[in-house]
Amino acid sequence: MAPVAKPLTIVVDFSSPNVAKPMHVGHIRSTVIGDALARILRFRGHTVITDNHLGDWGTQFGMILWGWKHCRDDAAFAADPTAELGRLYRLVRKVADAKPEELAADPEAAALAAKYPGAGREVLAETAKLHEGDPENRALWEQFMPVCRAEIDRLYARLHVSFDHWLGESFFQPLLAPTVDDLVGRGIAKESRGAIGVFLGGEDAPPLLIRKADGAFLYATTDLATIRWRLEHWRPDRILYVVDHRQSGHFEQVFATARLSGLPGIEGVELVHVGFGTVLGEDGRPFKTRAGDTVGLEALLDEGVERAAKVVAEAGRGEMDEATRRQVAETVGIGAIKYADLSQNRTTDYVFSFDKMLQLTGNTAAYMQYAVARVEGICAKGSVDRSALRTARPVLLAAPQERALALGLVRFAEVLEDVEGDNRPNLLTAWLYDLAGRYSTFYDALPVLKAEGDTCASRLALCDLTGRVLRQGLDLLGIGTVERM
RNA sequence: GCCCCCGUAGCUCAGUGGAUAGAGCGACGGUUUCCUAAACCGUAGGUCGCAGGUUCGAUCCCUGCCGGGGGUACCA
Repeated sequence: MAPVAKPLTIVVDFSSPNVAKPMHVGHIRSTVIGDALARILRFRGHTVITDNHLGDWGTQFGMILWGWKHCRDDAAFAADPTAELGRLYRLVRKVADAKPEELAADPEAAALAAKYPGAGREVLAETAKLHEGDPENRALWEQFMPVCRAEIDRLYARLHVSFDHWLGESFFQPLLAPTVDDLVGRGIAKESRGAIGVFLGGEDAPPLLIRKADGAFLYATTDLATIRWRLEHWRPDRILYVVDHRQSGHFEQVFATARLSGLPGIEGVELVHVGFGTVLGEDGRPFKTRAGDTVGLEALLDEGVERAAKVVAEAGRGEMDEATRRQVAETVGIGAIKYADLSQNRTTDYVFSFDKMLQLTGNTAAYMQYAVARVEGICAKGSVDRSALRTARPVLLAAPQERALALGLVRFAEVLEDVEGDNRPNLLTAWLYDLAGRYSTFYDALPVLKAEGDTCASRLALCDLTGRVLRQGLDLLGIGTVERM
């Protein structure tokens, strides 16, 4: 496939979880969509730089620091540091928010809230101290970070997602004050009610705040500093932000401010908020379990693999050894979860269904993986020399099923172009499903190995090509394939 | 109040300025002496929220309305 005529340098900013908060199903969208877009853009010939803009410097650390100082459990931290930090985060968030209905449901949080009525303010103060370089908070932060990283690294490894860079919020911390000073100095930002903001829509419209009254910096400050840094160091033509669509207003303001500030190199850069819909629960509200906690990402992956393992066992592939079965279950289980998200239109919210996400029949990754395995089966059974199939020779398209398959195959490049145009991986999943369907129809209707001479060779070539295209397409979605399943 | 998104089959969702609007699940009925039935073939089921407008043609574009969701100065 020919690469794009004019390769661009494209930064893809995705996943970006807040560390120290447990990762849940809501985090999967940015991670999976961003990874797929990065793979597709790279495959098309662009220079892609992926960056995980980790939320490692925000208010959640204020909560954990406060919790550490007021209600930590040393034994629990020693046994499972991740779990203890997660517990502190969830507990202190309730204490700091002090919402009556939440406190009513959690006696421990209620007791702490009663004991420390100023907790909300103190949490912010802890965050501010961290930002100001307080040695104690800084030391604790350095102690917490490896714990947090180990947790998310494990998930990325299972998802086969990797990044070129991990420039989190903390990395940009030294650039925040200069960014604010610069904007103020050039009259773009100004003081208002003790805070500093950029008034894009006049005095009446809410400004983009870049410094709080207490001196702490905000999300917007980091984003502006990050744009400046990326322009300087990477000179990109395009930056994609794969972030929940609820932040569209924020990005509008940030992008407008970046352009207003006339950063070197900003003119030619496309800044794109690749927004995606929220994952909802059965009740149509942002996803929560009945207990009030979201489903953990790791538990979801485990369940997906377990269900795949069950299907593998039932399929009765007697000749498959145990290690292979596990490998197949992992590839199919994880693939199902990724595909469930990727096949959704990125922009719309969707109702999360455990069963739907883990489904292995119908329009799922397993359907394509199965088609690939069937191709492999034919080639193995016929001891086919696949490279010999690829030398130029006419492919005969006598039967309608052969023609339909061939017509599907030739659209690959066009589909990838469309994906880039709209940053929508679901266009690729839809085409792959259609293609695999054409192959299934072909497979059922026409013999391959038992066909005569030229017809056999021609059909083998179709099988080989379809298998390779499906495998490539799935790979561009970050989904693996197996020889047998 | 203002801004943004959504409303398509029983459910969950695709899709398009042009032909009989699609899939999965669910329902019903078929297919395995034949290369993997995680598959294939078929049936039933939709006035594409409502009303106007633009157009030769609208489910798609525009306006209004109804319904749902989100955002809206010191969270990220």
